[in-house]
Amino acid sequence: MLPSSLDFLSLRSLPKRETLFEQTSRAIAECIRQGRWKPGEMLPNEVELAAALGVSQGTMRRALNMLVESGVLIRHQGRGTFVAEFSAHEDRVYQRYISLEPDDATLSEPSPTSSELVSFERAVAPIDISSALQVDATLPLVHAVRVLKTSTGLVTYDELWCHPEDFARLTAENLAHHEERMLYAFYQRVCGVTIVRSQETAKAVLMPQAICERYGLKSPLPVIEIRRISCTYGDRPVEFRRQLSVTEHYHYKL
Amino acid sequence: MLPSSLDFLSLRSLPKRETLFEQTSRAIAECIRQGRWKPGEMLPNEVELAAALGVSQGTMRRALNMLVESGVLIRHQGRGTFVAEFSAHEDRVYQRYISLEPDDATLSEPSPTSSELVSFERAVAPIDISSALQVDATLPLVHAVRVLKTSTGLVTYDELWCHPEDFARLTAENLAHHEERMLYAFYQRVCGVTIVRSQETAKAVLMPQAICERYGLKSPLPVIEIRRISCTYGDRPVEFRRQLSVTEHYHYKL
DNA sequence: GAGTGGTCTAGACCACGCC
DNA sequence: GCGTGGTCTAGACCACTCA
Repeated sequence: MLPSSLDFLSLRSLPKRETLFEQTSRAIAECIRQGRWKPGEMLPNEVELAAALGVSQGTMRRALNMLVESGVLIRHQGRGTFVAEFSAHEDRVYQRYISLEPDDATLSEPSPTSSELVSFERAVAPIDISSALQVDATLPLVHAVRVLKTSTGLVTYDELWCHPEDFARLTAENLAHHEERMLYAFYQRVCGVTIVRSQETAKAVLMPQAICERYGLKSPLPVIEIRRISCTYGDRPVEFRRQLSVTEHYHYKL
Repeated sequence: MLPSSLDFLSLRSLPKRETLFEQTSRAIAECIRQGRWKPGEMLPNEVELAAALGVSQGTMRRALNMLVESGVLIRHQGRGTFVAEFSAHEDRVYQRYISLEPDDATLSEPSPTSSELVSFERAVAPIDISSALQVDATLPLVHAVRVLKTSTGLVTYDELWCHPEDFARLTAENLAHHEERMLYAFYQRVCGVTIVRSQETAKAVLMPQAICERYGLKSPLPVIEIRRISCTYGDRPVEFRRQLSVTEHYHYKL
C-alpha cells in the first residue's frame, strides 16, 4: 500500500530565503510539472509526504493548501489529495472562465450552446501574439476560430493561437467534436497540457462588420473583447485566446 | 498599556456548527461593525485576543487572517493588527476597483483624471436599484452623476445611488471637492461608511446618444457598463454604482 | 531590547468517504 | 472500522518595527 519510493523529493536543490512551506510547495509543484503525479492522480497522504521531505505535517499541510489556492491540487476530506484536472475544478475555474450569465435569471441554465469550428490552420501570428507566447515570430502557430451560439443566435466569436509543439495532437476533427464543456479539459485529455493560470484583459469594441453580416447580427453591435494568455506549469504561456461576446442578453460576473 | 477590558468579546451568542476559528472571526468582525475598533485603529495583540475569547493563539491567528483576506484587517509584522481603511488597501482593493489601465504601457501612470460632478439630488430610484439596496421603493435615495476625464477626453460616466441615512453627510460640495483618489476612502472619512465587499457585473453597450453629443464623443461608441453593489459590515448593501467606461485607449485587467 | 506578527513543530481529536 | 483531510492546541523560535 505504501508508494514504492518518494526519494525523488528533495528540498535543498531549490533557492534559499524562501520559507520552509514555500520550498515544500515548490518541491511538490515541481514533481507535478515533471509528471511524477498526473492530473487526476492521488498524492500520498500528508504524513507520508511530510516524512519524505522531513517537515512537520503542519508545514506540509500549508504547502499543499497553497497549491489548492493556485488551482494545482484538489483536496477532499476523507478521500485524499489529487492533482487537479479541469473537470474537477467545479468551483474556482468554472467560475473563472464561464462567467457569462443570462440577464434573465429565470433562465436558470447557462443556456445550452452549440459550438461550430469555423477555421483551423497553421499560420504565423501577429507579432504581439507571438511575443506574448514567447515564441519566434516566424514560427507558424496553431490558429483556430470557433463560434458559440444559443437559441438567440451567435453569442461568442472565439479565436485561439497556441504552441504547435505542445498542441501537436490538436486537429480540426477533435477540436470540432470534443465533448468537454471547457476547452481546457479537452486540452488536458488530448494534448496533455494543463492550464494552471490565466491573465485576462477586457474592453468594449464594435463587432467587425464582416462577422455581423455573416451571422445576421445587427450593426453597430457593441461586444466585450476578452484577451487571455494561459500558462501551464512553471508559468509558461501556451495559449492566446481572443473572445468577442455579444452581451445583449448576457453579462459577465466579476 | 493593557486595554481596559475585552469583556465585550464573546463567542457563545453566535450560531453554532461553525468552526471555532469562524466563530472567532465573526466575533472580531462584529466588534468592528459596532465601532469598538475603528478604521485605522490597532487591535490588541494575538495573545490577548486569544485569551479574551478562550481560544489558542493559532486559532485566533487563523481568524484574523480570514479577516485580512476579506479586506477587513491589515497586519504588519512587528507593528500590529489594524482595522483597514481604504487608504491602506494599496494591494487588494486598489487592484479590485481601479482596474482600468491604458493600452499603451509606456504611459506608466494610470493617467491623472479630473472628475466633475454633473448632478446631485434625492430621487426615487428605479425598482431594480431600490430592491438591490433593500430599501422601500418609494424612499428617495441619494443620486449623483460624475464624469471622469483625461487628456484624451471623457473616460467614465459614473452614476451612484445610495442610502440617504448612511450617507446623510454626503453633499454636492464635499463630493465635488474630495481629495481621495477613491470614492470609498471618501465615504469612510466623511460618512463613516466602510465598504468591505462588492459584487460587479459587466456588459458592452453603446454610449447613449445624449452623452456622446454633450461630451463630443464619436458615435456609435462601444463602452463597458459595470454595475456594482457594495456592502458594508454584515453584508448590508449600501451603494449602487453604474459606470460607463470608454475603452478605446484603455482596458480592464481581470 | 521589548513587543509584534510569522513560522514551525508535535500531537490530540474530529468529520467525512468508503469498504 | 479504517484512512483521509480538517481543526485545535501549546509552545518554541525567528524576523521585523520602533523607541
